[in-house]
Amino acid sequence: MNNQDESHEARYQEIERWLRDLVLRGAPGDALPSESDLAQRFGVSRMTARQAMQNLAQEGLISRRRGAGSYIAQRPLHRRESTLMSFTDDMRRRGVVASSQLLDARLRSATAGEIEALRLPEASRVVAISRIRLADGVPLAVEHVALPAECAGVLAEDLESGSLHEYLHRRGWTPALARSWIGARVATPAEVRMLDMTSRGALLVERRIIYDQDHRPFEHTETAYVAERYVIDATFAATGSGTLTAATPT
Amino acid sequence: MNNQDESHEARYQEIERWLRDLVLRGAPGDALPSESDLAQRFGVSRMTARQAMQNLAQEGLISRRRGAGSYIAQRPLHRRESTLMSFTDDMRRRGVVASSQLLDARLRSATAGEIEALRLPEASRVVAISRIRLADGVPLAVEHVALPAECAGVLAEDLESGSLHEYLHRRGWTPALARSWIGARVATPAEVRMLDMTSRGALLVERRIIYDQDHRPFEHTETAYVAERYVIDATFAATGSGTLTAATPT
DNA sequence: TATGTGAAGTTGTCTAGATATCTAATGTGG
DNA sequence: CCACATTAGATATCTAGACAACTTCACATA
Repeated sequence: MNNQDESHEARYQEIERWLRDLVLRGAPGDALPSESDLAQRFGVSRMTARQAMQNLAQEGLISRRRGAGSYIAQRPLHRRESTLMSFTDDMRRRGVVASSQLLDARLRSATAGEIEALRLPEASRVVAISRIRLADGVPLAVEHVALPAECAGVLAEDLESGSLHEYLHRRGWTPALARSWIGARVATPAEVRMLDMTSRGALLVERRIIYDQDHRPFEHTETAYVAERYVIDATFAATGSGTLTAATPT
Repeated sequence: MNNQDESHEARYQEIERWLRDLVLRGAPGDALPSESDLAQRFGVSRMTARQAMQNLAQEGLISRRRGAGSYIAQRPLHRRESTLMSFTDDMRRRGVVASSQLLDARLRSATAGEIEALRLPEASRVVAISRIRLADGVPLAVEHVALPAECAGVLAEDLESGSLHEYLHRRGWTPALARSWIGARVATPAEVRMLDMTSRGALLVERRIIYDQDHRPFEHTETAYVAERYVIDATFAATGSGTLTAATPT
């Protein structure tokens, strides 16, 4: 009836923590207690124990098979590390020195796409920054960033060697979520020249919108990577729910 | 959870479908029925209605705020993030009909890349399948699949309209994890012809290795999408819901 | 030996409630 | 007009069950 102790933590969260520890200590494939087991052990109803397990399955930490039981996932995914990375962080992580070559940085009218992406009023102005991105001195991509006009202060910053995201973070804009679209196109002659390409090769284009904690967009970026010099690496769990029996008819 | 058994759909799935339609027709920010509303409307208990909403919230389609209600998400997100999806599922989610045109299907010697990807002994043979993938009848991509020779039985299957993954699942190969590399290149003249392109445009190339529960690779696929007709969506939480990193080819 | 049957155990789905906690809107007093 | 208390309504958590669907394994049978 009561049960909402002085403790601020929900019962299922307590069970979750307990299971996390079990996963950490155990080996992939090890069997976990059943829902009924957990319910009895913690003195809760099965539905409560179930919620704990489902949350972990959601995270990919455990795998559940109807009729068979719940097991430690083969490759427990630890979702702590941020996957949203700035170019500078990206390069640093790979042991490459990132630098930039500023092409343009000014306040200008927003394009229709930027207005929609950043949810700005009609005919707004944005801070537009265009840079060539280099890795160990080799041109890797051309990047076009658009920020709300409030960020105009960034124009006074060093955009060739400094990190744009570090400045934004200092100003209170912290990335919480990003949406990306990844596509490709053939380089224009101007891009071939800027990026030191040998011919009109392919560009890997990433269009990205970054949101803050309140789900407000504050950065729109289009980065066109030289495909021969850059590959995106992605690892996907089979199912978001962690249930390995999910249907994948092809 | 997701069984192909269309005869019996769970109640919460029915509610989910109904809500999906609502989201599709409504505008971002629009309020959705409350859990109690739904429960009454569909004649189910509140917990069942709740499950439907939670699933959609998980997908990022709706946003729920305790005390306030549930709303259509600002940007209904399409779930490609951190989810391994078959071509057919992918297309269905995008609302188009998927089909295939078989180019080749036979047993042949594995390439060096396939031997490494599938961890095969030297000079192994693989089942190689090449198909044109169509969306609503329009060529979208050319796909080259390589499977271990044990899967030779798949050659007897209907690869134009049948389900490769369904067959593999029956044979005990269930996808648990996938690694992808996403790059780009310019189409060859042969590809321009096969894919009904107007010129030598860009292709978005995804190379993918699928692993089973025991982390053994069992499928190597290279899919080259016509960039003008296909874009990859990705959403990343800063808390980390999927891993997407980039690498420069050496 | 091979096969099939059945029981036990597990997760999936669902019920019909309950209390707790939070949000947003309303109303009231200064 | 503003600040604060109230309140209706929403989600969050939880209960104590139920039956269905599925997996596994022991056991009996051909």
